[in-house]
Amino acid sequence: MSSQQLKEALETLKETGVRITPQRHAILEYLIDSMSHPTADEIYKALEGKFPNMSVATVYNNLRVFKEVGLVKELTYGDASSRFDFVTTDHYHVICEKCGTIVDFHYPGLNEVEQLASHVTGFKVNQHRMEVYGECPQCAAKDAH
Amino acid sequence: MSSQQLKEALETLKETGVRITPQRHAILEYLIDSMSHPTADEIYKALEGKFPNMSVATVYNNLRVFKEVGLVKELTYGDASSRFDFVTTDHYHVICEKCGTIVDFHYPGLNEVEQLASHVTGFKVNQHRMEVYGECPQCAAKDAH
DNA sequence: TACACTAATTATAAAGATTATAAAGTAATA
DNA sequence: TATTACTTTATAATCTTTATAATTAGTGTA
Repeated sequence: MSSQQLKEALETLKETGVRITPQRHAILEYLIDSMSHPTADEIYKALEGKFPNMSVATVYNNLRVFKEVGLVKELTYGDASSRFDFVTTDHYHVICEKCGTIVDFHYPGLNEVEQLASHVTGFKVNQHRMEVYGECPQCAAKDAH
Repeated sequence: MSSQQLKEALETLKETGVRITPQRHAILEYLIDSMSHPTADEIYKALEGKFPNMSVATVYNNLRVFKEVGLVKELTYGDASSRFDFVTTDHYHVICEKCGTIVDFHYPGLNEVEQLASHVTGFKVNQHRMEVYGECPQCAAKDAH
């Protein structure tokens, strides 16, 4: 099933006229298979074995390309590096403020909010971002000691 | 009315045991009066006249303190600097993907989503973040040429 | 399959934002 | 007013991300 996602992603690249290089293939594959939300540097390190000469710039460049094509979303927080998420179905993230763990959860999509925002501000709305913050069960357990 | 907000903010600091220094006073005042979403550097530059010796670190330190106390929210994007928003009533932001303009809009608050997230993931939920992205009327007009 | 064209990668440096550190200063409290 | 702990300042360091130029490699076409 993840190979199916990869296939579709590569198809998207072809359709958009974006060249498929081994590096791009590997980055996409890693994003899909890892099932996590890695930073650019984590991706870089994970692929060092396969591509000993790959540059960090390549990772950043390609993540930007993937973002432009809509295959990937960037999750930004204040302090640390951005994290990157392969776009599948509509889902949102809960983030632990203590340890940084990110967990996915599904929700119908907030079209209402987009519509209201558009109506009130006159913006042509494209997308939205929504995240929930709190404390994960593990950290909560630790706190209770 | 903004002086009322300032008064309450200072009260919050007192209650939390956070010292009220002239720099903190000025940063809060600027955040409230400017009615915008300034970066740390913008705040720093805006207060240069009043505090010629103030360090950028002071601005960052205090914004962190204000965040911890809940007076301020940090808005982060991938590339550029974070922006800081004085917390008032529940409102959200629409952000222009072309020029970066940020416009506020009000919406009831997404408690449902928080509850669902908490229920599904077992997290103890504290807050959420939600932003809408699109194109502002000005940029849309330019595009139409 | 080989060629040509264009885009992508690499290596490196640079920029920019944020944090760490240590010394000096200052608010709060008794 | 003296003390103590917290803040500020000044500076340097760190870390993430982007820019640049030269080299390399995809992709479509003959």
